[in-house]
Amino acid sequence: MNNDQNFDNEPNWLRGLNPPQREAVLTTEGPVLMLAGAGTGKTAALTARLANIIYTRKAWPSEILAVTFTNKAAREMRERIGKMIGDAVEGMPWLGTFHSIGAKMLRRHAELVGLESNFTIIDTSDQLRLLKQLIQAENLDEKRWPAKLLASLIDKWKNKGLMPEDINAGESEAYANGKGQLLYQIYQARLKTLNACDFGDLLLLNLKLMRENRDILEQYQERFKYMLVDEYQDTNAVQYLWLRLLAQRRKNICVVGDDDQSIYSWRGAEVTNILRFEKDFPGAKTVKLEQNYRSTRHILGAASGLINANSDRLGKTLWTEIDGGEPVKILGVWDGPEEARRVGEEIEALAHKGHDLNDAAILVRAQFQTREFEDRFIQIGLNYRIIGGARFYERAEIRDAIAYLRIINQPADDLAFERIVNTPKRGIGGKALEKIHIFARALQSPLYTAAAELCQSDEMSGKAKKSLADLCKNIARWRDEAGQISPSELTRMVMDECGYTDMLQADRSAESTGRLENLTELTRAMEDYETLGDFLEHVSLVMDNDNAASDRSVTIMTIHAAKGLEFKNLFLVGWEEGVFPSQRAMDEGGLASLEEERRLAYVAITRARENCTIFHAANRRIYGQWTSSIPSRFIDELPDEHIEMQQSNAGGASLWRANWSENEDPFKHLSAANATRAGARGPGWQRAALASNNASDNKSYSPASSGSGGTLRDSDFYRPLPRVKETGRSAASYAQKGRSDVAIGMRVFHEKFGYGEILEIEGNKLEIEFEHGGSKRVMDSFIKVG
DNA sequence: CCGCACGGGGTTTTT
DNA sequence: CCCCGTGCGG
Repeated sequence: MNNDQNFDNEPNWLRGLNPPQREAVLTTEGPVLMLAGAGTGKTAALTARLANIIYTRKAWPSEILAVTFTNKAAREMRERIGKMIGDAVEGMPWLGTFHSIGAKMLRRHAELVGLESNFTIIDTSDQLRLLKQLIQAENLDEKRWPAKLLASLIDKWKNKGLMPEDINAGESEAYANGKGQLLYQIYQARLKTLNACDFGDLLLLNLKLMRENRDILEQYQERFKYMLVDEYQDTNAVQYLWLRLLAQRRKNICVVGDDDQSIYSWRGAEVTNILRFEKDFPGAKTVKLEQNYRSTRHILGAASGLINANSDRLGKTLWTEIDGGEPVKILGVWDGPEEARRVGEEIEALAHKGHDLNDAAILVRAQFQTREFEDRFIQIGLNYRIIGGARFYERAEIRDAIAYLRIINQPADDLAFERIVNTPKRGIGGKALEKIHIFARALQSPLYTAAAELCQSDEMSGKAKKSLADLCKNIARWRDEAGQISPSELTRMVMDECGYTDMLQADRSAESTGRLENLTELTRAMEDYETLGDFLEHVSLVMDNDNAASDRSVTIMTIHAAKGLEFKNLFLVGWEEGVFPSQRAMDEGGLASLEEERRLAYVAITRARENCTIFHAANRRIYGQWTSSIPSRFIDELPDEHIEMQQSNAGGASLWRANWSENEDPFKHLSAANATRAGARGPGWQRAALASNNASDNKSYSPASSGSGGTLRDSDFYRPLPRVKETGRSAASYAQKGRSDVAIGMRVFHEKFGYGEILEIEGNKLEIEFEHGGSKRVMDSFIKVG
């Protein structure tokens, strides 16, 4: 089939696709590298490709392997294919994340890698707990050799596809004077006895399985007539090796990715996988998707100009037919709080003009930056949601409940046993647990089995003996029940009978109600699962919580979390040297890291559809320290024709620049002398740096002096300008009617600030003296009476 | 076993 | 600055 056919009579899965997309869809045979730039309709092409294969009967849905990185991506792909091929999508068992597919295969052949098929998948906190135990058992100083370090090394090794025996002396040296390999070995052995594996094992053991069992490998090579890999630039070595093994026979592998959006090298992703694809699979066809359907010319131009500064790119030229639009705005502000204030105002202005808050986002480099916005938005009553942070399944009460379910599901799960043995308190403390441990070691059995035996003996005394016996009997009984009743019923039963519900009900603290609600929510989530095993698999692997906020709200999240998303109005904040690009990244990884930071900046800008505003502050408080900052070099790298510098109320490079344009650039000679980079014009990073250095040489330069202007030469740097008052009289919150159930002197509760007393009431705004954190003005809708 | 005081450490994050 | 894990005293 050719691309220049007439489109009248074509199958519906090709409708609306441009020529390169069609090529990506129709080139079904042989290896294909699909280079899909940001917003170029990658998912559309992917789903069409699958539909094409299925409709033309090249393969059954069950003969296609389609892997993604995140559950979200997998879900989205499943949905979109479902729309094209209908119920046939139900027959796609091999569409999923690397880890879920890995787990599925591993359970089928668990015995070949020394596990039972109901093995537990432990998460990072369990992993850490386990490693700590092992480190202690080896008599190592945990201060000198933290479990975290070991965990990250083991992860790294697993990501590279290395088993303990593959660790050479040099690598091993990285932990406890060469004990790295030994501990890795012990860890793996321990996992095996726990009938458990960690995330890394889902792939590593799979690779081992395929390598050591030719017949099984061939069986899968045969089955997967077509393979599809999303976000290929994010694959790590073990994933690469696994894919290459599976693709070896049919070689119908299509990988999709964008080298410019590779932002996960720090967790083992290797861009080289995508860069060398054509070498790995000779005869591979490369298709580039370059037409962008998302952003305006200005946004695309700014992003393209920026990414051009990187080397080692496969090279794409994105273009768009979307006309018009505004340049990317650059706004310098005095400090962090002002940044939050300005963003808040901009968003309220948008809301006033009828923009949907759900279509606006603030992207930060690091999680700590979200705080400032959260504080501000609470104050002015702007709806927001923060993506990331504590996840549902990571909350203590949820983990407790799940630990009960785990020990019911899998008796060898010592980690789960340890977690629940004294939660709620039943008088089995350190001493008793110690006894159980010793007994288990002697018996060579799991803790639970040992405990069940031990409490029959006289080794244990009165109270502990009784409650341990009760617990063990209960677990056995619950295990019997698990076969009879639904997982959610079982959970309710367990939580009631073990005393957990009582414990929370007895707890009069502010959080206990929320905890009970969370448990109810957990049982609700479980209703979709038929067996306990299914549910636990879900919990371990599909732990994302898309709490779709019902209210329209602005999203605040990291750039990493925003990958793959798009927003009409986008605010990119904290574009300062040290924050973004991150100082730590550059210290650790040098130029390579700087380039990854730049790709991150590229990802950030390309999230915007229509409006993109970049903020940078002249001063920022980091870990309690005020530091003066200079604008990010990335600002400097944006092409002039696609940006617009805006005047700020106070401070920042934009102000400096505004002053120069009035007077004349005082650093013109510098930019002329240093015009080696294209970016040496514009806001002038080097010039800004100089200005800032001058400023920091002056010891009295600090935000503390911002109110008065300090002792700086105002004309050079800072001009006291009318500052927005902290009262939060923003358009959205001003002059609204207050609620009637509050009064001065009343004790109230606020989710963020805790308890406090009302000092003053002004419309719907309350001045509250909080028990911790002093007095604040908050919207009355955010407080609870009592 | 809980509560407090102290010290250390503090990118990005999915599975 | 602020959150955590640890260690000691009640």
